[in-house]
Amino acid sequence: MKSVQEQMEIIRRGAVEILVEAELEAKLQQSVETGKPLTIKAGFDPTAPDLHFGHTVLIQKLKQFQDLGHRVVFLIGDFTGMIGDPTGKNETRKALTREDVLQNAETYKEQVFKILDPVKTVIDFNSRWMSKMDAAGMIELSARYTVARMLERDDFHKRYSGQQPIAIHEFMYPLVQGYDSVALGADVELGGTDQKFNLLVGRELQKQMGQRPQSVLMMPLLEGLDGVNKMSKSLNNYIGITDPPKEIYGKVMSISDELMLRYYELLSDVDNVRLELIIAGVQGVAGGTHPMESKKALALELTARFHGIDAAEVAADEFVRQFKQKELPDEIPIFSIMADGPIWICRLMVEAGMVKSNGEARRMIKQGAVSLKGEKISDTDLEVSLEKECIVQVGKRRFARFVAS
RNA sequence: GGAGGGGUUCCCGAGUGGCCAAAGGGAUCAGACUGUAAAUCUGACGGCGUAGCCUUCGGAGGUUCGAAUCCUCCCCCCUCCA
Repeated sequence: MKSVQEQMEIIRRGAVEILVEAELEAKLQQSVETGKPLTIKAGFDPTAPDLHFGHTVLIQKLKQFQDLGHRVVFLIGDFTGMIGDPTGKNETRKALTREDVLQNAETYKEQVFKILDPVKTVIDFNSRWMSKMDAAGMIELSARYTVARMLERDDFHKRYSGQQPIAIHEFMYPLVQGYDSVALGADVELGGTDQKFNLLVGRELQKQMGQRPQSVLMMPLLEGLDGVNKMSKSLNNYIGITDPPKEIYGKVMSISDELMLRYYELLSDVDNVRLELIIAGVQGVAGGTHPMESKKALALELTARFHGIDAAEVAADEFVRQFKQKELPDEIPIFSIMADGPIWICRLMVEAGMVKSNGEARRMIKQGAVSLKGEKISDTDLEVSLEKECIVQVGKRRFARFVAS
């Protein structure tokens, strides 16, 4: 087992805040001395998981704890899911059936076990203890926290002072999440920065029920491909963990150097020593790793994580051929065109969906972005005869192969 | 219920009767440069087989030779007061 200092160094990487660091160190110290691992908890929504890299930041941190020899509990909040975390969006969340929950749990496992060790990970459901709690238990639990403190939570506070309704049951969400920590005897709970309040309720409840309060570790929201906004589906700046290998590899290669460092910090298994070399490389310090090599390594690592090393290497080769040596990629979409004579080049491009309109096609040609059979073209009125197949390229990454039919 | 301010092309945002397919910025795309990036520079950015025509400025009508701009009604958003 690693020393407390070594462990802390790994744990601190990428974390926004740790409450309270000294406490956590003491726990680690004890763990080192007794050889008893700490229990690390992280809660997840039971709604249909369609994870992108942003979600894996937390899972990656769990992985680090796991590698350090601690006990990771992946808690699916199927009971809390019935409440719905009060976001103030006044959307009533529909209750999930037992089947839904189990099926989502399966999908979680499938995706999450690409990172976590399936053998070492404990998957639990908070309905296991919550569904057994009776009304008296609920009342007892709610007696542990005051309305005033509840209203400290930012969104509750805003809604209250803004005269927006807050249903009583919404107060149960933080309480139940906190109680989960009691039920699990959690030593550490991980969460996003937006979870701070809920995580702290866990500490409070544990303290009141005679447990040593959990340490709380908050991870940041991952920036999306644009490097500015948080990664999200709706902004279309995400890398999905079910994206095909080429896609993942290409997307990682397209990020800026700065963002690359962030992704290294939060997503990669690369250790802190190598990370320093990579940072040095980006800063242009002698002896650092060349940024391009670093980026390739990251793209390979992350692609391999979800598709295996073989598929990742194929994606890497393809990438080099297409962009560095400017060769054609292996797979080019093929379009068969009914043709009884020459066809206008712009029409071909539109047909293949390479451009949105004839006008755009003309523009691309004028800008020298279009090549036909490897030759740049400049004539917007060009007629192409499809006697043999011909390949059209627009810009760097749009290809189409046309065949007469 | 009362008073006021708005809705413009993907987004923000200028535009108060012709010079408006509509400034400027962002995003995007392309070209150059490079390390595949970033930054920078250049260009494009409603549609049409395109020096002309067609469709767009919340919606529907109207005034006018001519409307994003003026009038009428309607829809939606925001602010202040009660």
